Amino acid sequence: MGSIQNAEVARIFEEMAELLELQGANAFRVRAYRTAAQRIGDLSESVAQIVNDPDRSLQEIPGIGKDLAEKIETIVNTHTLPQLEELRAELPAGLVQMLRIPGLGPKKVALLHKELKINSLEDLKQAAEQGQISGLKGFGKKTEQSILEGLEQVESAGDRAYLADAQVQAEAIVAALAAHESVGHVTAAGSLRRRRETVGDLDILATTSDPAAVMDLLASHRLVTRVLQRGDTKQRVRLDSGLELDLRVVPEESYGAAMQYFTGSKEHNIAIRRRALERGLKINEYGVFRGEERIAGRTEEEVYASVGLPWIPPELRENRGEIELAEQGRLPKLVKLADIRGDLHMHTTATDGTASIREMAEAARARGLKYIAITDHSKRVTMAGGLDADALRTHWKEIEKVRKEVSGIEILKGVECDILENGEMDLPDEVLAEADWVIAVLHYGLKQPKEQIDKRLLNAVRCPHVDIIGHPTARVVGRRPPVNFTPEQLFKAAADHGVMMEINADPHRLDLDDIHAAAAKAHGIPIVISTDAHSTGGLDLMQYGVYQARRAGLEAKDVANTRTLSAFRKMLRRG
DNA sequence: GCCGTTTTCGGCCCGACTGTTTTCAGTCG
Repeated sequence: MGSIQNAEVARIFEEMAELLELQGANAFRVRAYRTAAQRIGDLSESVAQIVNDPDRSLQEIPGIGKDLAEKIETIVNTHTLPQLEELRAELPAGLVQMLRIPGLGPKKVALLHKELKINSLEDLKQAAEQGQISGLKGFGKKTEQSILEGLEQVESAGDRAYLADAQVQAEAIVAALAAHESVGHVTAAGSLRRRRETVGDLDILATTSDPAAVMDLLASHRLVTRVLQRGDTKQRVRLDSGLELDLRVVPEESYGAAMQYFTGSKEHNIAIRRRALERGLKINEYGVFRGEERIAGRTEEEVYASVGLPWIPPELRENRGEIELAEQGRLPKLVKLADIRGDLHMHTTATDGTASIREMAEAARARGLKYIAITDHSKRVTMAGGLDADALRTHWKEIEKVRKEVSGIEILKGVECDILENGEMDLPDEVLAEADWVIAVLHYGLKQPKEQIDKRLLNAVRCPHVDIIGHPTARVVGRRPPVNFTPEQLFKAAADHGVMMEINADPHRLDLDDIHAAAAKAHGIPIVISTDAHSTGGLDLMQYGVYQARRAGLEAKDVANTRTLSAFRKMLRRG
């Protein structure tokens, strides 16, 4: 039996929270499970490892007390939790699905279950169509109608959007609202501002002397298909992409407090408000108050200062220790896009790219880069026309030719070499030895058991010609889970052998993720942020990799491709 | 269920909007 992943423990606790909530359990008890699920999900170290270490205690983790520590041990040892099994036996799985319908929370779902014996989305649909629901206490015709609409919505499930897609839509709407004469500030807040890899909905904040006019403007925007709610200060709309957007209107003097509030995360805000309470203050979206008196709120800096903290970058606001760092004056000086000097992962027409070596080099130079590596696929990737030893050597000769023709940018001869299913590299050592830069990657056999994945990654790290592991977990955001591997083992070996780790900037990959990248940094491993561009336009994805690095708390010094080429070369194991 | 230089008991972030209500509960973020 393999050791259990933190994500699985987190999922069990999250389900416990949902089921307890449906059962009408104490809300703070429910919150305790949610908090624990979040903390465990955020942990870079595996809980299984802590359980197995006699010198460690799970209760070191904030939000884990005696009871939850015992439950985690049970989960680690048996891969299940008796209390969860009991709850599942009492509450049909369909009830949890019903919670996804907007407007239905645990109380209403529990009532539907109790009064109408509704156990599934199908039951719910039938009951709503037959008009049984509007007869219930607390339910009316409108609720019944919105349930029917919600059912359709859930069926055509609009998942969370990729950050890059959400950002395009947010920018279009922000620009449209900013053009209104009454508008002072307008900004996107929420998970978009925190640069999470996916975004559930958009939060836009505006100051204006004429809220009604701005809401009218939003309602008429080409991307908006429907107004879902509208009050004096808040409007919720649905976009044609399926994303929903909240517009909040606040007075100018509350702008900073509102930005802080609506940027979140929820967990970060709860911690900040708790600090405020300790100081006899109250923080809400309108400002910081001592009794009736507003003492701050125009800027975010004021809000943080009121609780004795410096301004905290949005990417760090997840209550993962950033408040403690801020308190100690140890917040990282996060890496910026402008710090990036080189891009070390890209493809050309030699394999599955759409541009030539020369076009990629010139496009990179136009973006201010000083060096790039051309890293086409190795032969295992037949679909992309991967290169064998001969083809690769020919390709490298071509790179040498372009080097002489294009000035102002250095071009490294690289390769993205597959780590085969059996753990061998896809190209012979003597070929890899001729490269300037070798990225080793997993593309196939991603469902292999943990032991085999670990073996493949370790073999690659031990191969003397490998410089970096590319998109190390091979996950695709929201589509394909990460490979089952042992992060501590990989990072320790990489640190020992001088192998770097990639943050792949493709918005669908963003791999390493923030948690793993922070763990790699803790091992002292240099991180390289690369676009994996397959076209000249693909070079613009660098921003998303930088966002992910910032969420991991990385500074420019932690990111190897912020160095000059000569300084970067000195960091390579090949010297 | 967690947590604690005021506490081991009694707190736990806070407000807007909707629908169904005559003053509020539930949901959401």
